[in-house]
Amino acid sequence: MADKNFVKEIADMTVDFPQWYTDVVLKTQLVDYGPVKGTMVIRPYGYAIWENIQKELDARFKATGHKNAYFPLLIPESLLKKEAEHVEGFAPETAIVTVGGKEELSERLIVRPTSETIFCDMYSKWIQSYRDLPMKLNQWANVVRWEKTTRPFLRTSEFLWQEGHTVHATREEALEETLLMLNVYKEFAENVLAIPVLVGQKSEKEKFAGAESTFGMEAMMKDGKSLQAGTSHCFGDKFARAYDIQFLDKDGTHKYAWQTSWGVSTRLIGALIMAHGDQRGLVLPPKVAPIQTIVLPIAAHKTGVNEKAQEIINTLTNAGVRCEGDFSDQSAGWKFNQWEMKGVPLRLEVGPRDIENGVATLARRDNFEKITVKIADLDKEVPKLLNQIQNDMLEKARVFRDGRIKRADSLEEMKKYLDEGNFVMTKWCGCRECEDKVKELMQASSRIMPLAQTLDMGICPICGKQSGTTMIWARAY
RNA sequence: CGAGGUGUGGCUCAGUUUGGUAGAGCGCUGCGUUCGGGACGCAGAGGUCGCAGGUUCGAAUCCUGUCACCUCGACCA
Repeated sequence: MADKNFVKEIADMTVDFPQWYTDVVLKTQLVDYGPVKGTMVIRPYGYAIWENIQKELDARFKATGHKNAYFPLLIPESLLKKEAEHVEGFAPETAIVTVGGKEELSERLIVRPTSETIFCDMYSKWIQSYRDLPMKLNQWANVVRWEKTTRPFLRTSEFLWQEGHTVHATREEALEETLLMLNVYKEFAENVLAIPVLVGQKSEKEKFAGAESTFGMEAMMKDGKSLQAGTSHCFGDKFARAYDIQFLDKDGTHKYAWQTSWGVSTRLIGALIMAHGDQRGLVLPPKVAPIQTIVLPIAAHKTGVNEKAQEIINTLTNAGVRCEGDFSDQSAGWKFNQWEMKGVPLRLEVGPRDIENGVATLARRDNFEKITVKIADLDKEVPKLLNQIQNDMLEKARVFRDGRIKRADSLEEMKKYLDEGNFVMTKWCGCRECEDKVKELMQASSRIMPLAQTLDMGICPICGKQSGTTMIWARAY
């Protein structure tokens, strides 16, 4: 249960933001720590958010021609080792099964850190002809990565995600798919999560192990740090060559296939919390909020109050609103704070005074505005308000973010802006040494090269070389 | 893996310097009064003080070891 000390503890969120974050995920009962270090138990309230995310994403995947499938949890070690860069990238963080049924296994089994290898293994069997292409599959699954340090949702040893794996006949088609899914993610992040994102290509240093190119979306958190919220990779034909995925093309020759993969994880819930949360706790956008409207009877002991509250709940439920009532015997003030902490977008109060006037009082979580609405109009007004909140939250986040993207032309400027909690945009020469230098000098990393590049030339503030490439830098989670 | 820190009731912590029968607030249970921004009264339940050794007449407190967790780095969705 929440306790009233919580609000005081996070009074200054610029200072205690990471602490505020861990407090809020635990105290709002999104998650609890699991018995194995670095794992989390996702509680019903947290899981309901994930279910809403799944529903929205799945609809978008289907609309772009993808189908869901499920592949095994365990991967033979030999299979993982076929693509050299891939195994090198993931080997340090794999969990390995060595015993089954009390017998030492002849081959060790990797608990999947990602499923490229096992998808590729099957694709090499399934794909014979150009008529089999494109093959566009997605799976919802858990994966395990033995991370050194963990934080609920943002980095856990085990996490839930979706991973799409597609196979195409040409490089162009694969690249097109990579960018299509990047844009699906962007649209989803903005319209469903109300989080504006920057999309673009990752540097060589930051790209996925085994990919030809990696694209990502970056979201700004309330402390000005960046969170990689999703990635989309183009593999070229690298995995096809490693796993022998060939098809007989129209011209009668065997060709290697071209592949992509893309994924987002339960980290998105962390993004929601850190992008929208405030001193009172969570602020959830209506489209993913498990409860969109919480109905609170005021002075519930008076006759007719509970009945009216229940009547309103039924009305709203029929109007398609995810709606619940809190009929517990806590005081009204306690409930206000409790449900605000849990991030419910809209609170509906109904008390004797309201009933007398035929109205209900609504309070918005995002801006604390109070609105009086006729009970007869609730079925129309509440959905309209939820929609308004959704839009306002995106706009608010966008204004916040846009105000914190700074153009820098020198190392001093870069450091200054990063220290102040900004994203920094610079020209960048493209070399690894400059990235390493930024990391060393200001603990920041290259995030993405925006898709929409301005064509003007400028100097890389790190090494002074002329360049036309724009890079976004930030401190990152 | 490096540097710090913390382990005492469900939660947040005090008590450890100076050893002497286990404390507070919140939460929880019951009854009553309350109820439009974290209500109040009365009565209760709940802890072998992370674990294992050691010192001592006596250890939450001192010593040794060990485990777990947190924060910050390095590494990563």
